[in-house]
Amino acid sequence: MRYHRDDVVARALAVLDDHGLESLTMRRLAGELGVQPSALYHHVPNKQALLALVADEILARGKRPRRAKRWDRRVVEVCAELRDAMLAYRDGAEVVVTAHTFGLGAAEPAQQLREALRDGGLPDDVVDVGTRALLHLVFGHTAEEQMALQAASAGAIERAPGGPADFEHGLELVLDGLRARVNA
Amino acid sequence: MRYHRDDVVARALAVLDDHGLESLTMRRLAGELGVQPSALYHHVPNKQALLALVADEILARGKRPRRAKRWDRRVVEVCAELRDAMLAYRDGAEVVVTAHTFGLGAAEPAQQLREALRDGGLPDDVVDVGTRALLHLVFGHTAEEQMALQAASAGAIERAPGGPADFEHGLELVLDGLRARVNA
DNA sequence: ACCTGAACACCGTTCAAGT
DNA sequence: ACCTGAACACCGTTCAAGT
Repeated sequence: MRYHRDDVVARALAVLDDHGLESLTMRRLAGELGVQPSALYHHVPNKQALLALVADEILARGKRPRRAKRWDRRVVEVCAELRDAMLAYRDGAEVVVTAHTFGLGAAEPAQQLREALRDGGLPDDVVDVGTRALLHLVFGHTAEEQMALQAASAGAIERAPGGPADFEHGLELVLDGLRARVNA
Repeated sequence: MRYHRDDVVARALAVLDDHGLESLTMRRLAGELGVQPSALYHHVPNKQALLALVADEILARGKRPRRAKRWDRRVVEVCAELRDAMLAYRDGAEVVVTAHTFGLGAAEPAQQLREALRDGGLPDDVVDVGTRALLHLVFGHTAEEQMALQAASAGAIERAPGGPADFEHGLELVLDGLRARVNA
Protein backbone atom coordinates (compact mmCIF):
# COMPACT_ATOMS: atom_id res chain seq x y z
CA MET A 1 0.00 0.00 0.00
CA ARG A 2 1.26 3.45 -0.95
CA TYR A 3 0.41 6.49 1.14
CA HIS A 4 0.31 10.23 0.75
CA ARG A 5 0.90 12.89 3.37
CA ASP A 6 -2.82 13.21 4.11
CA ASP A 7 -3.07 9.51 4.92
CA VAL A 8 -0.20 9.83 7.35
CA VAL A 9 -1.72 12.86 9.08
CA ALA A 10 -5.16 11.23 9.27
CA ARG A 11 -3.69 8.08 10.77
CA ALA A 12 -1.65 10.10 13.23
CA LEU A 13 -4.81 11.86 14.39
CA ALA A 14 -6.53 8.50 14.80
CA VAL A 15 -3.65 7.18 16.93
CA LEU A 16 -3.72 10.39 18.98
CA ASP A 17 -7.45 10.12 19.63
CA ASP A 18 -7.39 6.40 20.40
CA HIS A 19 -4.24 6.14 22.49
CA GLY A 20 -3.10 9.64 23.44
CA LEU A 21 -0.14 11.84 22.63
CA GLU A 22 2.38 9.75 24.55
CA SER A 23 1.55 6.80 22.29
CA LEU A 24 1.86 8.81 19.11
CA THR A 25 5.42 7.86 18.17
CA MET A 26 6.85 7.66 14.68
CA ARG A 27 7.46 3.95 15.17
CA ARG A 28 3.96 3.26 16.41
CA LEU A 29 2.43 5.29 13.57
CA ALA A 30 4.56 3.42 11.05
CA GLY A 31 3.41 0.15 12.58
CA GLU A 32 -0.25 1.13 12.26
CA LEU A 33 0.31 1.96 8.60
CA GLY A 34 2.17 -1.32 8.04
CA VAL A 35 5.31 0.48 7.01
CA GLN A 36 8.87 0.99 8.22
CA PRO A 37 9.48 4.06 10.44
CA SER A 38 11.85 5.47 7.86
CA ALA A 39 9.05 5.56 5.28
CA LEU A 40 7.33 8.36 7.25
CA TYR A 41 10.19 10.71 6.45
CA HIS A 42 9.19 10.62 2.85
CA HIS A 43 5.95 12.40 3.77
CA VAL A 44 7.03 14.64 6.60
CA PRO A 45 10.38 16.21 7.49
CA ASN A 46 10.21 15.31 11.18
CA LYS A 47 7.89 14.61 14.09
CA GLN A 48 7.40 18.24 15.07
CA ALA A 49 6.19 19.07 11.57
CA LEU A 50 3.84 16.09 11.66
CA LEU A 51 2.35 17.30 14.94
CA ALA A 52 1.85 20.76 13.46
CA LEU A 53 -0.07 19.16 10.58
CA VAL A 54 -2.13 17.16 13.07
CA ALA A 55 -2.87 20.40 14.96
CA ASP A 56 -4.07 22.09 11.78
CA GLU A 57 -6.18 19.05 10.92
CA ILE A 58 -7.84 19.19 14.34
CA LEU A 59 -8.72 22.84 13.77
CA ALA A 60 -9.85 22.24 10.18
CA ARG A 61 -12.24 19.47 11.28
CA GLY A 62 -13.75 21.77 13.90
CA LYS A 63 -14.60 24.54 11.46
CA ARG A 64 -18.09 25.96 11.62
CA PRO A 65 -19.93 28.69 9.73
CA ARG A 66 -19.78 32.23 11.11
CA ARG A 67 -23.20 33.44 12.20
CA ALA A 68 -22.70 36.40 14.54
CA LYS A 69 -22.77 39.92 13.13
CA ARG A 70 -21.67 41.95 16.14
CA TRP A 71 -17.87 41.90 16.48
CA ASP A 72 -17.88 40.87 20.13
CA ARG A 73 -20.31 38.03 19.52
CA ARG A 74 -18.07 36.92 16.67
CA VAL A 75 -15.11 36.84 19.05
CA VAL A 76 -17.04 34.51 21.34
CA GLU A 77 -18.02 32.38 18.36
CA VAL A 78 -14.45 32.01 17.10
CA CYS A 79 -13.15 31.22 20.59
CA ALA A 80 -15.90 28.67 21.22
CA GLU A 81 -15.15 26.95 17.91
CA LEU A 82 -11.47 26.83 18.78
CA ARG A 83 -12.20 25.34 22.18
CA ASP A 84 -14.64 22.76 20.83
CA ALA A 85 -12.24 21.75 18.07
CA MET A 86 -9.46 21.06 20.58
CA LEU A 87 -11.74 19.22 23.00
CA ALA A 88 -13.01 16.94 20.22
CA TYR A 89 -9.78 14.88 20.16
CA ARG A 90 -7.84 13.30 22.97
CA ASP A 91 -4.91 15.57 23.90
CA GLY A 92 -6.11 17.93 21.16
CA ALA A 93 -5.45 21.03 23.24
CA GLU A 94 -1.90 20.02 24.09
CA VAL A 95 -1.09 19.33 20.45
CA VAL A 96 -2.54 22.60 19.19
CA VAL A 97 -1.03 24.69 21.99
CA THR A 98 2.41 23.12 21.55
CA ALA A 99 2.33 23.71 17.80
CA HIS A 100 1.35 27.33 18.40
CA THR A 101 4.12 27.75 20.99
CA PHE A 102 6.61 26.67 18.35
CA GLY A 103 5.23 29.25 15.97
CA LEU A 104 3.27 26.77 13.87
CA GLY A 105 -0.44 26.39 13.24
CA ALA A 106 -3.50 28.18 14.61
CA ALA A 107 -2.94 30.95 12.09
CA GLU A 108 -6.55 30.98 10.94
CA PRO A 109 -8.26 31.50 14.31
CA ALA A 110 -5.77 34.28 15.05
CA GLN A 111 -6.63 35.95 11.76
CA GLN A 112 -10.36 35.68 12.43
CA LEU A 113 -9.96 37.23 15.85
CA ARG A 114 -7.90 40.08 14.40
CA GLU A 115 -10.58 40.80 11.85
CA ALA A 116 -13.32 40.79 14.45
CA LEU A 117 -11.42 43.25 16.65
CA ARG A 118 -10.61 45.44 13.67
CA ASP A 119 -14.28 45.45 12.68
CA GLY A 120 -15.01 46.53 16.23
CA GLY A 121 -13.13 49.74 15.53
CA LEU A 122 -10.22 49.05 17.85
CA PRO A 123 -6.88 50.75 17.26
CA ASP A 124 -4.14 48.58 15.76
CA ASP A 125 -2.10 48.09 18.91
CA VAL A 126 -5.19 47.00 20.86
CA VAL A 127 -6.06 44.57 18.05
CA ASP A 128 -2.62 43.02 18.49
CA VAL A 129 -2.70 42.79 22.25
CA GLY A 130 -6.32 41.70 22.31
CA THR A 131 -5.88 38.91 19.77
CA ARG A 132 -2.99 37.42 21.67
CA ALA A 133 -4.74 37.77 25.02
CA LEU A 134 -7.82 35.99 23.68
CA LEU A 135 -5.76 33.18 22.16
CA HIS A 136 -3.78 32.66 25.36
CA LEU A 137 -6.99 32.59 27.35
CA VAL A 138 -8.63 30.01 25.10
CA PHE A 139 -5.51 27.86 24.94
CA GLY A 140 -4.87 27.99 28.66
CA HIS A 141 -8.44 27.37 29.66
CA THR A 142 -8.98 24.54 27.21
CA ALA A 143 -5.72 22.77 28.01
CA GLU A 144 -6.58 22.91 31.71
CA GLU A 145 -10.14 21.78 31.07
CA GLN A 146 -9.11 18.85 28.90
CA MET A 147 -6.53 17.76 31.46
CA ALA A 148 -9.20 17.78 34.15
CA LEU A 149 -11.69 15.93 31.96
CA GLN A 150 -9.16 13.23 31.14
CA ALA A 151 -8.08 12.94 34.77
CA ALA A 152 -11.73 12.60 35.76
CA SER A 153 -12.48 9.95 33.14
CA ALA A 154 -9.41 8.05 34.33
CA GLY A 155 -10.96 8.12 37.80
CA ALA A 156 -8.10 10.14 39.22
CA ILE A 157 -10.31 13.00 40.33
CA GLU A 158 -13.98 13.70 40.88
CA ARG A 159 -13.82 17.50 40.54
CA ALA A 160 -15.95 18.91 37.73
CA PRO A 161 -13.84 21.17 35.53
CA GLY A 162 -14.50 24.71 34.38
CA GLY A 163 -16.80 23.97 31.51
CA PRO A 164 -18.33 26.32 28.95
CA ALA A 165 -19.74 28.76 31.52
CA ASP A 166 -16.35 29.49 33.13
CA PHE A 167 -14.89 29.69 29.65
CA GLU A 168 -17.29 32.42 28.53
CA HIS A 169 -16.92 34.29 31.82
CA GLY A 170 -13.18 34.51 31.30
CA LEU A 171 -13.74 35.72 27.76
CA GLU A 172 -16.18 38.39 28.95
CA LEU A 173 -13.51 39.78 31.26
CA VAL A 174 -11.28 40.53 28.27
CA LEU A 175 -14.19 41.66 26.11
CA ASP A 176 -15.08 44.24 28.77
CA GLY A 177 -11.60 45.67 28.46
CA LEU A 178 -11.79 45.65 24.68
CA ARG A 179 -15.23 47.31 24.53
CA ALA A 180 -13.92 50.08 26.74
CA ARG A 181 -11.22 50.76 24.13
CA VAL A 182 -13.44 51.12 21.09
CA ASN A 183 -12.82 54.50 19.43
CA ALA A 184 -10.08 55.22 21.92
CA MET B 1 30.12 12.49 46.64
CA ARG B 2 26.67 12.06 48.19
CA TYR B 3 23.78 14.25 47.15
CA HIS B 4 20.44 15.34 48.49
CA ARG B 5 17.31 16.21 46.57
CA ASP B 6 18.14 19.92 46.63
CA ASP B 7 21.49 19.29 44.95
CA VAL B 8 19.79 17.35 42.19
CA VAL B 9 17.19 20.07 41.61
CA ALA B 10 19.81 22.83 41.63
CA ARG B 11 21.96 20.93 39.15
CA ALA B 12 18.94 20.25 36.94
CA LEU B 13 18.18 23.97 36.87
CA ALA B 14 21.80 24.69 35.92
CA VAL B 15 21.64 22.19 33.05
CA LEU B 16 18.34 23.70 31.93
CA ASP B 17 19.72 27.22 31.92
CA ASP B 18 23.00 26.29 30.24
CA HIS B 19 21.80 23.84 27.63
CA GLY B 20 18.00 24.03 27.38
CA LEU B 21 15.11 21.72 28.19
CA GLU B 22 15.84 19.28 25.38
CA SER B 23 19.25 18.61 26.90
CA LEU B 24 17.88 18.10 30.40
CA THR B 25 17.72 14.31 30.41
CA MET B 26 18.05 12.06 33.40
CA ARG B 27 21.18 10.54 31.88
CA ARG B 28 22.79 13.87 31.19
CA LEU B 29 21.95 15.17 34.66
CA ALA B 30 23.41 12.04 36.21
CA GLY B 31 26.54 12.54 34.12
CA GLU B 32 26.93 16.11 35.34
CA LEU B 33 26.65 14.91 38.92
CA GLY B 34 29.14 12.12 38.29
CA VAL B 35 26.61 9.47 39.18
CA GLN B 36 24.71 6.63 37.50
CA PRO B 37 21.27 7.51 36.07
CA SER B 38 19.62 5.09 38.45
CA ALA B 39 20.95 7.06 41.41
CA LEU B 40 18.61 9.94 40.58
CA TYR B 41 15.62 7.78 41.42
CA HIS B 42 16.66 7.77 44.98
CA HIS B 43 15.97 11.52 45.14
CA VAL B 44 13.03 11.87 42.83
CA PRO B 45 10.28 9.45 41.76
CA ASN B 46 10.50 10.28 38.05
CA LYS B 47 11.41 12.95 35.53
CA GLN B 48 8.04 14.69 35.63
CA ALA B 49 8.31 15.18 39.38
CA LEU B 50 11.85 16.50 38.98
CA LEU B 51 10.64 19.05 36.43
CA ALA B 52 7.89 20.15 38.82
CA LEU B 53 10.54 20.72 41.48
CA VAL B 54 12.62 22.68 38.99
CA ALA B 55 9.54 24.77 38.17
CA ASP B 56 8.98 25.57 41.83
CA GLU B 57 12.65 26.43 42.25
CA ILE B 58 12.45 28.87 39.34
CA LEU B 59 9.48 30.59 40.97
CA ALA B 60 11.08 30.55 44.41
CA ARG B 61 14.22 32.23 43.12
CA GLY B 62 12.14 34.95 41.49
CA LYS B 63 10.32 35.92 44.67
CA ARG B 64 10.15 39.60 45.50
CA PRO B 65 8.61 41.61 48.34
CA ARG B 66 5.04 42.83 47.91
CA ARG B 67 4.87 46.61 47.79
CA ALA B 68 1.53 47.58 46.21
CA LYS B 69 -1.42 48.30 48.45
CA ARG B 70 -4.23 48.60 45.90
CA TRP B 71 -5.52 45.18 44.90
CA ASP B 72 -5.24 45.81 41.16
CA ARG B 73 -1.69 47.09 41.47
CA ARG B 74 -0.89 43.99 43.48
CA VAL B 75 -2.25 41.83 40.67
CA VAL B 76 0.12 43.52 38.24
CA GLU B 77 2.97 43.07 40.71
CA VAL B 78 2.35 39.36 41.17
CA CYS B 79 2.00 38.80 37.42
CA ALA B 80 5.17 40.76 36.66
CA GLU B 81 7.10 38.76 39.26
CA LEU B 82 5.81 35.54 37.73
CA ARG B 83 6.82 36.65 34.23
CA ASP B 84 10.27 37.81 35.32
CA ALA B 85 10.89 34.61 37.25
CA MET B 86 10.14 32.47 34.19
CA LEU B 87 12.17 34.66 31.83
CA ALA B 88 15.21 34.48 34.13
CA TYR B 89 16.03 30.89 33.07
CA ARG B 90 16.31 29.35 29.64
CA ASP B 91 13.06 27.53 28.79
CA GLY B 92 11.77 28.61 32.22
CA ALA B 93 8.31 29.44 30.91
CA GLU B 94 7.91 26.09 29.21
CA VAL B 95 8.94 24.20 32.35
CA VAL B 96 6.62 26.16 34.64
CA VAL B 97 3.68 26.08 32.23
CA THR B 98 4.05 22.34 31.62
CA ALA B 99 4.21 21.63 35.35
CA HIS B 100 1.09 23.72 35.88
CA THR B 101 -0.69 21.93 33.01
CA PHE B 102 -0.05 18.64 34.78
CA GLY B 103 -1.54 20.05 37.97
CA LEU B 104 1.79 20.64 39.70
CA GLY B 105 3.50 23.79 40.89
CA ALA B 106 2.64 27.47 40.58
CA ALA B 107 0.37 27.11 43.59
CA GLU B 108 1.77 30.19 45.34
CA PRO B 109 1.26 32.77 42.57
CA ALA B 110 -2.28 31.44 42.13
CA GLN B 111 -2.93 31.88 45.84
CA GLN B 112 -1.56 35.43 45.81
CA LEU B 113 -3.76 36.36 42.87
CA ARG B 114 -6.81 34.90 44.61
CA GLU B 115 -6.11 36.95 47.70
CA ALA B 116 -5.66 40.13 45.70
CA LEU B 117 -8.97 39.63 43.91
CA ARG B 118 -10.72 38.76 47.15
CA ASP B 119 -9.32 41.91 48.76
CA GLY B 120 -10.72 43.79 45.78
CA GLY B 121 -14.19 42.80 46.92
CA LEU B 122 -14.95 40.49 44.01
CA PRO B 123 -17.53 37.73 44.41
CA ASP B 124 -16.17 34.20 44.80
CA ASP B 125 -16.98 32.98 41.29
CA VAL B 126 -15.29 36.02 39.72
CA VAL B 127 -12.25 35.43 41.92
CA ASP B 128 -12.05 31.91 40.50
CA VAL B 129 -12.51 32.86 36.88
CA GLY B 130 -10.28 35.92 37.19
CA THR B 131 -7.40 34.07 38.83
CA ARG B 132 -7.34 31.46 36.12
CA ALA B 133 -7.68 34.02 33.35
CA LEU B 134 -4.75 36.01 34.73
CA LEU B 135 -2.58 32.91 35.08
CA HIS B 136 -3.35 31.75 31.55
CA LEU B 137 -2.57 35.20 30.22
CA VAL B 138 0.77 35.41 32.01
CA PHE B 139 1.74 31.87 31.05
CA GLY B 140 0.72 32.26 27.42
CA HIS B 141 2.30 35.65 26.98
CA THR B 142 5.55 34.71 28.67
CA ALA B 143 5.95 31.39 26.86
CA GLU B 144 5.44 33.17 23.55
CA GLU B 145 7.79 35.97 24.53
CA GLN B 146 10.54 33.62 25.66
CA MET B 147 10.21 31.57 22.48
CA ALA B 148 10.59 34.73 20.40
CA LEU B 149 13.54 35.95 22.48
CA GLN B 150 15.32 32.64 22.11
CA ALA B 151 14.59 32.48 18.39
CA ALA B 152 15.92 36.01 18.02
CA SER B 153 19.10 35.29 19.98
CA ALA B 154 19.61 32.23 17.79
CA GLY B 155 19.43 34.55 14.81
CA ALA B 156 16.36 32.84 13.44
CA ILE B 157 14.23 35.97 13.51
CA GLU B 158 14.74 39.70 13.86
CA ARG B 159 11.24 40.57 15.12
CA ALA B 160 11.20 42.24 18.52
CA PRO B 161 8.78 40.37 20.81
CA GLY B 162 5.95 41.70 22.94
CA GLY B 163 7.95 42.90 25.90
CA PRO B 164 6.74 44.31 29.20
CA ALA B 165 4.49 46.96 27.62
CA ASP B 166 2.39 44.44 25.67
CA PHE B 167 2.34 42.27 28.75
CA GLU B 168 0.83 44.99 30.94
CA HIS B 169 -1.62 46.01 28.23
CA GLY B 170 -2.99 42.47 28.09
CA LEU B 171 -3.26 42.44 31.86
CA GLU B 172 -5.12 45.75 31.85
CA LEU B 173 -7.73 44.28 29.53
CA VAL B 174 -8.62 41.68 32.14
CA LEU B 175 -8.30 44.14 35.01
CA ASP B 176 -10.86 46.37 33.32
CA GLY B 177 -13.30 43.49 33.32
CA LEU B 178 -12.53 42.71 36.95
CA ARG B 179 -12.87 46.30 38.14
CA ALA B 180 -16.29 46.44 36.49
CA ARG B 181 -17.34 43.49 38.67
CA VAL B 182 -16.36 44.87 42.05
CA ASN B 183 -19.39 44.88 44.36
CA ALA B 184 -21.41 43.12 41.66
C1' DA C 1 7.90 8.45 -5.84
C1' DC C 2 7.67 5.55 -2.13
C1' DC C 3 9.49 2.02 0.67
C1' DT C 4 12.88 -1.55 3.12
C1' DG C 5 16.59 -2.90 6.22
C1' DA C 6 19.83 -1.78 9.11
C1' DA C 7 22.08 1.10 11.82
C1' DC C 8 23.29 5.32 15.02
C1' DA C 9 22.82 7.67 18.99
C1' DC C 10 20.18 8.11 22.23
C1' DC C 11 15.90 7.87 25.99
C1' DG C 12 13.27 6.80 31.11
C1' DT C 13 12.96 3.38 34.43
C1' DT C 14 13.74 -0.96 37.27
C1' DC C 15 16.19 -3.87 40.26
C1' DA C 16 19.48 -6.79 42.50
C1' DA C 17 23.57 -5.93 44.74
C1' DG C 18 26.95 -3.25 47.19
C1' DT C 19 28.73 0.21 51.33
C1' DA D 1 20.65 6.23 52.98
C1' DC D 2 22.75 6.50 48.75
C1' DC D 3 24.88 4.48 44.88
C1' DT D 4 26.59 0.93 41.05
C1' DG D 5 26.02 -2.16 37.09
C1' DA D 6 23.36 -4.08 34.05
C1' DA D 7 19.46 -4.65 31.79
C1' DC D 8 14.59 -3.74 29.57
C1' DA D 9 11.86 -1.64 26.48
C1' DC D 10 11.76 1.74 23.95
C1' DC D 11 12.77 6.56 21.07
C1' DG D 12 13.71 9.98 16.44
C1' DT D 13 16.39 10.08 12.48
C1' DT D 14 19.63 8.83 8.57
C1' DC D 15 20.98 6.44 4.56
C1' DA D 16 22.16 3.13 1.08
C1' DA D 17 19.56 0.17 -1.53
C1' DG D 18 15.52 -1.59 -3.78
C1' DT D 19 10.96 -1.23 -7.16
